[in-house]
Amino acid sequence: MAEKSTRQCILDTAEKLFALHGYHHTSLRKITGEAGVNLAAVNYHFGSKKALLEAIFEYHLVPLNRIRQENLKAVRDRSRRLNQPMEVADILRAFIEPTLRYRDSSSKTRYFIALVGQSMTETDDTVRRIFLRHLRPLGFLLYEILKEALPHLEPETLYWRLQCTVGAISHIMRLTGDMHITPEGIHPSQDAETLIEQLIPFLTAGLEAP
Amino acid sequence: MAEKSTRQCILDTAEKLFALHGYHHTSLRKITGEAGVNLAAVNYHFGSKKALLEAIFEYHLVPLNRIRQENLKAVRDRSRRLNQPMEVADILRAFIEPTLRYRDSSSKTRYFIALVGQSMTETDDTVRRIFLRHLRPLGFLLYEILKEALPHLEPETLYWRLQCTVGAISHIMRLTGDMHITPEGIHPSQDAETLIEQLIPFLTAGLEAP
DNA sequence: GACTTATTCATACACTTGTTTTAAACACTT
DNA sequence: AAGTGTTTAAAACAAGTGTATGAATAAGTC
Repeated sequence: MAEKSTRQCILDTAEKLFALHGYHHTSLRKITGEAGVNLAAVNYHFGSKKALLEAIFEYHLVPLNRIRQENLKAVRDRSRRLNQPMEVADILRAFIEPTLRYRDSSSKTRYFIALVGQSMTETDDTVRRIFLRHLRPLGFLLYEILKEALPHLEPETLYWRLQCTVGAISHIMRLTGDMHITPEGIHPSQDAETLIEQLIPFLTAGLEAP
Repeated sequence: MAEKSTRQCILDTAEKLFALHGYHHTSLRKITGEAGVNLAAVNYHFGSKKALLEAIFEYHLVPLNRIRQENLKAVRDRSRRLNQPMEVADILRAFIEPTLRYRDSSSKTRYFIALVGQSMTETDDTVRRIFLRHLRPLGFLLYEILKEALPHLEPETLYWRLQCTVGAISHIMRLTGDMHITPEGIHPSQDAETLIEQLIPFLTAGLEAP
């Protein structure tokens, strides 16, 4: 980490270690040690450990969420323009595709997406609050659009199916490369295309189930 | 916590706090404070904080896993005896039903099931290792039985669909009562019957998707 | 009763955490 | 050359952590 700025060194190392071991199990001394910078540099550049985490989320999630939101609205607008019902698979793709494509765009973003997947299920408030602040509007939009695409579903049924969907997606996002329970002889590929083509049929069928 | 033994007081309070705030964000002082026992009691009765967690898992998961395993094998045996293909919904029910029924059997078990749901996604090794030691055999059995029920699926496809299933189930198990993202006006009921009847159609359709 | 064992208690220990402070260098612009 | 923002160094801070100790008390047994 010699060429990049100190600030960027910290960001890169932090998001990697946060994703690998979680926010709370990653001390500032580990981050600054691996980044090769001084311990005080974090508080100088970011103010606090929490602010460092917020900066990481801000950096990746603002542009990514804009894309996901635009994609979702594009699906809805197109359906209204053509006066055709929305396809659940299109809605899911609008949400999932940018996420996993972004994940595959570099080794750094891969760590970040794993971090996002973890944040949803964090037991501690610090991480979850930051995460929810960024994702709540998008979650509501997804719910509204799915409600429009599946008007025959009871609100409660849609709610639980969306919860299942969120659980499945976040679980896939968490898998950074270390398979926890892999049956013998199976070495599943993890590239974005594979995951997208596996996720969407599963979730579409689940959401559209009778 | 006056009538119960000190050991049981610690167990009850610990599994509640572990489920609410996570293993690492729950200090022994918080546990013993809320349980109304002395700090040293944990190390006296269990040896260490880690051993306390192991005792909690042992206490609940050994009997619960035996039931789930018996149910799974019963579905397979019945299919072989009648020479009929297995129904995916029956397999899922054999796994999910005991879990959520156990969850609803008391306020204590509800906390424990939430704790199990968290453990799968814990960033720290301590918790995940203990969890996996108990669940790995059951996971393999579930995979083998699903492979038998869905012989036309590519092994990789089955693997990813099982991952989605695990993600969805664990996410539902994590919800103890505080809904993170609840759309306005929706107050979904969380009793075992509702959850079972919501989960199984969703997951069956996903696993059987074309 | 006395004696032994099991349990509870207050306290101290060693350690890690995030954060702050001091000082001294370095890089850069005007 | 002066000044400004950055970086490093070393040290200390208060707070919190799991664990260990030894004395005090309770429970059980002969």
